[in-house]
This record gives sequence, C-alpha cells and structure tokens, in this order.
Amino acid sequence: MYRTIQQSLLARIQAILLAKYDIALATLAIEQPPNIALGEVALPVAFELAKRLRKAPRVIAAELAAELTAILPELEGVAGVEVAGAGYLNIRLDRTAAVRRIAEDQHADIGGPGFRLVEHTSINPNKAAHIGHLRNAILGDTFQRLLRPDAYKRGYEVGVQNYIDNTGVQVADVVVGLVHLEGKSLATTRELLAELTKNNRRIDFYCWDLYARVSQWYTADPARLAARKQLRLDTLHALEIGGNETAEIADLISTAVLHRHLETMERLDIEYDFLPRESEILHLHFWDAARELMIAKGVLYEETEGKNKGCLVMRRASSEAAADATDEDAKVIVRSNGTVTYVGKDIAYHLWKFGLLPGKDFGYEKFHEYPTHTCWISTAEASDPSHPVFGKADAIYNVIDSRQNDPQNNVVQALRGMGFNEAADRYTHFSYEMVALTPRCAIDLGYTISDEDRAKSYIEVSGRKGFGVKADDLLDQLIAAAQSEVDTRHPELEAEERLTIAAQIGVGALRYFMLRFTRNTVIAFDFKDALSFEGETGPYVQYAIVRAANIFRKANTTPEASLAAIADLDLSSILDTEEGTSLWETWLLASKLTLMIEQCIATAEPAYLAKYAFQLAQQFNNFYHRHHVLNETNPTRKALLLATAAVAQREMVRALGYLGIQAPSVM
RNA sequence: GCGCCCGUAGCUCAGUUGGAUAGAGCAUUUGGCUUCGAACCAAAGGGUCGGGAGUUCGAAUCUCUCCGGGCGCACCA
Repeated sequence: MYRTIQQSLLARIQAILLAKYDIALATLAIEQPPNIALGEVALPVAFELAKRLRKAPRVIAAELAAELTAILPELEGVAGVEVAGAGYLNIRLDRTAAVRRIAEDQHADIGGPGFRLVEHTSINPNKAAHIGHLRNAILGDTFQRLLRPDAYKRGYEVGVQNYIDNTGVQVADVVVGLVHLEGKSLATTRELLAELTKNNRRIDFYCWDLYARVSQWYTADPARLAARKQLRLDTLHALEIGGNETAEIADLISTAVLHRHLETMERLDIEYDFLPRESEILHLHFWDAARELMIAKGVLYEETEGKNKGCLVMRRASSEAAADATDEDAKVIVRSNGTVTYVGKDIAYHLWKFGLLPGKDFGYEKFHEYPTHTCWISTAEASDPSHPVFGKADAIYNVIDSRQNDPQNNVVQALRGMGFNEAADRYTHFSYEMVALTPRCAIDLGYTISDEDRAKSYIEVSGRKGFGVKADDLLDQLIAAAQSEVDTRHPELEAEERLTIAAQIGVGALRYFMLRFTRNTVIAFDFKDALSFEGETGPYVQYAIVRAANIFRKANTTPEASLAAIADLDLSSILDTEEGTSLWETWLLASKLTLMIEQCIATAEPAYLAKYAFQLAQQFNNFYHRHHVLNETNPTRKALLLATAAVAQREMVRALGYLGIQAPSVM
C-alpha cells in the first residue's frame, strides 16, 4: 500500500513541477519523517530546486504545498500537506482510508517478463558444507524467493542452478587420498560408501578429514614434494579425460558427496532446479564453440612474444598496453600446452547461460525429487526429453564470494568484448564477504592457532586445513538447543511435533543469522551469537507470530475474519487520536513489505528484508504489551486491535516466508 | 606495486543512495509475569561516525590525503 501511494504522489508532483516551473525531474527522493506526528511521507524536493529556482527551500515548499492542497480531493488517501523543517514537504495520510486498504490486502505488483537464473551454493563435491557455504546458499535461496512469483506478486520466472565442479583439483585431492593414502580401488571405494551408509555416517564428513590429510601429506616430506604434486596433476588429468578407473572413483565420491550437500540444504528448505557439472562442459566441448566465437570476435588472440608466448590470451579491462604491443598483463585463457583455464570454461558456461553458445546444450537427466519438483543434472548421455529449458536467461545472478571479483569481471569483460553488452549489463555478480571464525571460536573448537592468528579479529575458514564449522554440525546444535526449550515449555506435545518445531526454530535462527549482515560485511562467526534465540534473531520474529496466533485462538476468531470485521466501523475516532497513532504506526510499517522486496531486488540485498521483519516484530511486541486485546470492552476498539494484530501477523509470516523461515504453531 | 572491500556505542552490526535529534541487538544497571506465554516489554548510562582537508543550504554518506585492517592480482580451480 505504501508503495502505491508513493508512486501516485510522485506522478502528481512531477506534473506540478512541469506546469509551474517547467522542470522535469525523472526521479524524486522520497522519505519518511523522523516522527510520525510530522506525517507519513516527506519530500525534500524543495531543497533540490532551491538553487535552480533561486528561491529559499521553504518558499518553494510552501508553493508546492498550496498546489497540492488545491487538488486535495483528487489525491486519494491524502489528508493534508504541510511544510516543515527547513523546507520539507510533508504529507499526511488519511489513516482510516489507508487502514481499510491495507486490511483488504491491496498491494503494488512486482515482477515482469523474462527468465532469471540464480546460481548459488556451488560447493566443491569433495568435503562437507561449512558455514561459508551456508551464507552463499542462504543468500541465493532467499534472493530466489524474492524474485519468484507467489500469491502476493507476479514475480519473475526463475531457475536455480548449483554448479558442480566435479573434475577439479579439489576432487582430485580426495581421490589421491583414497587411492594413495588408503590404497583403495573402485571396488573398495564402493564398499566404503556402503559401509558408511550402513553405519549412518556421512561421506562428506569422511572426506572433510581425508581432504585435510592429503593437503598436509603433499608438503609433509620435502624430498617427495615434487613427486606428490605430480601425482595430483596426473590424477586431475585423468578426471578431466574421463573413461578410466580414477575418474570413476571421482564420480562415485563426488556424486555421493553431492547427494549429501542436497540433503544438508534441504534441511534449510533450499532446493535446486538444475545441477550443471564441469564434466559435461568438458566432454560436450562447450569450450570449442566458445573459442571459435571469441576468436571470430577478436577477443581472443595468440600471444607470440613474452612470458605468455604460445598461449591464447585476452586483454584485461585495465590493460594499458598499446594495441599492437605485447600485453604482458593479459589473461591466459588457453595454456601453451593447449588446455583451457578455469576462466575459459567459465566464459563458455556463461555464454550458454545467456543462450549465446551456438549449437551447444547439456544433456539432462533427473537427479533428485523434491516434494514439489524435480532437480535435474547435466549428462553427456542422451537427454530425458521431458526436461525443462534451463539456459537462455534474460538476467543472471551469480552468488559467489568477493574473492572471485577478478575472475567474474573477466567473464563480463569477455561478453562485452564479443559485443554482448546487453548480456553483460544483466550479469550480476551477487558478491558477498566470507564467513570467518573468531579466534575464541577456533580455540573453543579445539584448533591450535598461532599467536599471529590469535591477535586477529577473525581467521579465514579453510577446507584444505579442515579448519571450520560444518553446516550439519551447526544445524544439529541449533536444533538441539531449540529442542530443549520446546521440551520444557510444551511437554504436552507429541515428540514428533516438538522436533518439527525445534527444527523450524533452529533453521529460523540460522537463516536469519546469515541474512542479518549486509553482503559486504565479513561475518566473524561466534557460537554465542549464532546460537542466540533472543534479540535480533529469527526466533524473535517467530515468537511474535506465535503470540499473535494465540490471541486469535483465545478470541475464537481468525486473522482474516478480524481484518474483514473493521470494514464498516468508525475507526477515525480511535485512529486520529494520540492513542491511535501507535496503532497506525503498526499498520503503516506492515504496509511496506512490497516496498522492501522491491528494494531488496534492486540492490540485491536480502538483509534489508531481515531487518524489516525484525522491526515489524518489534512493533508488534510493543503493541502487544501496550494493548490487552481480549480484555478490551469497547467493541470498536477491540475490533481494531484484533485487526492490528492480524495485519502484523500476516506481514510477518510473509516476510519470514521470503527469508525461507517458517512460522511454528507454538513455541 | 595495482585493484576491490572495511573502519559508526564496551562487543556485533544497521544507517533507505547527500537531509530533520546518528539507530538496533548483545553486554551492564534498574523496573515489569494472578493478564493474549517474560524466547517479551520499559527505562538508564554509553558516540571526536579512524585522523585531516575539501565540495554546499546541509556530509557517517561525495572528492582528496594520511592511518589501521581484510581480500584479490598464476600457463591453480
């Protein structure tokens, strides 16, 4: 509702500016006054015009206020216009009219045509997911929810991809561990997997330890360093080529770990539509098509001089070398031995995403069934003909941490170089900072850390060192903590129901924790904060919803009925008083969800919605203490109080829904 | 050396794209459960927005500079 009013006001004022001053402003800043007593909408437009019109801001504001007041009856929902402060144009809304509209659930629509592709998670399938991966997946999944159509908005058509680097050096390391440290073959690797499954143990946890061991083993003996590194290279090469026992072991392990990653993410209500794998990018020769295109467009050229002699290279955007001179700083895309680098493969993959890779597509087969849809995976074999279309996106969002800024820029630059500027413009690197451990947290986990690290405010997580907090472990702890609370508070419930609620609370705490920081803030992970259920947390919002639900249960009514019940009441006798102001504030805040979603999409920043959900819950809790709904004797006031609780609950539930957090029945 | 990010209350973080008195949570102190459940609410203390200069009606926000911290800059992925 708030957004709708904003938009109609803007149009009016733009028209007035054009008619009165002959000024066309494309955009107009719009704010909310610091205190609701000053009105609901504030326009600083007079400040902006002061210089151009050579008039004092207050004078301009007064002129505009007069113009608006003259047409007041035409301004739907506006009760008054006044000048305040140094020249603000403040607008007061008709509270009763606004409350009615909000109760009827009128809201501006968000969305449009076009297919949007969100890529997130993309964990190397060689170890367990850790808290850094959680931040990635939760950011991506939340953003995907904001884009998708639902009951409240038209949304966009969305596909979610999780890129799997199953032929990379990280998987190769684990294969080296299995084969050379543990002496395993394909057959005994199969036995290992069966054994783990039988004992209810997790293969990704097994690999977590093995990966750390192998990484250490490479450098443990200086005399054998070269030989061991060669072993690693040979293994990597075998994986890339495929069709051998080493590659089969890698496929077995990486697929098993991938299944585990999907399970872990499913605990958090995170699902995928498609899992493109690097093995198919290689075996289906995506790169060959991309290379041809890049050479034809003049982006890729062979270096004939200098350190990169014999390579196919691409100029960087920052390059200052003369057009005909040797560019020592150029990015190598194809090595002198003819193999393609990571960036080259990534360019090919992104051309495919935009439907710009001629004659190439993945094969598709079903991989995993969710309750409501299928997750597909790439294959070099014949496609299942029932597969949906996953490429040909109009816009893409890559949730990738900020350490990959440079490689991501290389891809965008390649697109521009090929003349695909529109695609480059619709390429969003959804960048975020890493999750690190505080030194105290590392010590608590039993790691020994150097004095140097001890002095830092945070320490980078490292899968290679086996240094980090596993996603499943953290989630287990959160759910256990929630469980003990639920058990003591609700002994009357069945065990199964208590577990469900505990899981909802644990997931709520975790998802909220990862979303409350803006993207470019490094999260210094601390168990004390992450395990908290009080203050600015997911459970705080969940609790507010439960409280609201309790009111309706005791009152023997529903939120829907309560919202419908105020339609014909005289609300202004309450709303327009001092007492009504705090109620009105709740309605106003509740009406802003759509505005927040729009803002989150425009800035690719889900943290704003998390903050909003918390603020709304805070507003509701304040209301809850100030007004005792069930004891209210005045029937009109009671109806309004019930409706206020209903609208707050409705928008809190929706906001949490976008954050991927469920509202428990009790807690 | 070059590029990107960060520096705001004791701690962890917001600050709606330059606006009104810089805000939350945690921690500390104090008060509030016979009530729709206290996983809550209320109140208090706590600030040279890293330092300096500039831009203008107006700066935590923009520019420059210095200080401190982080992350990238491979024929690794």
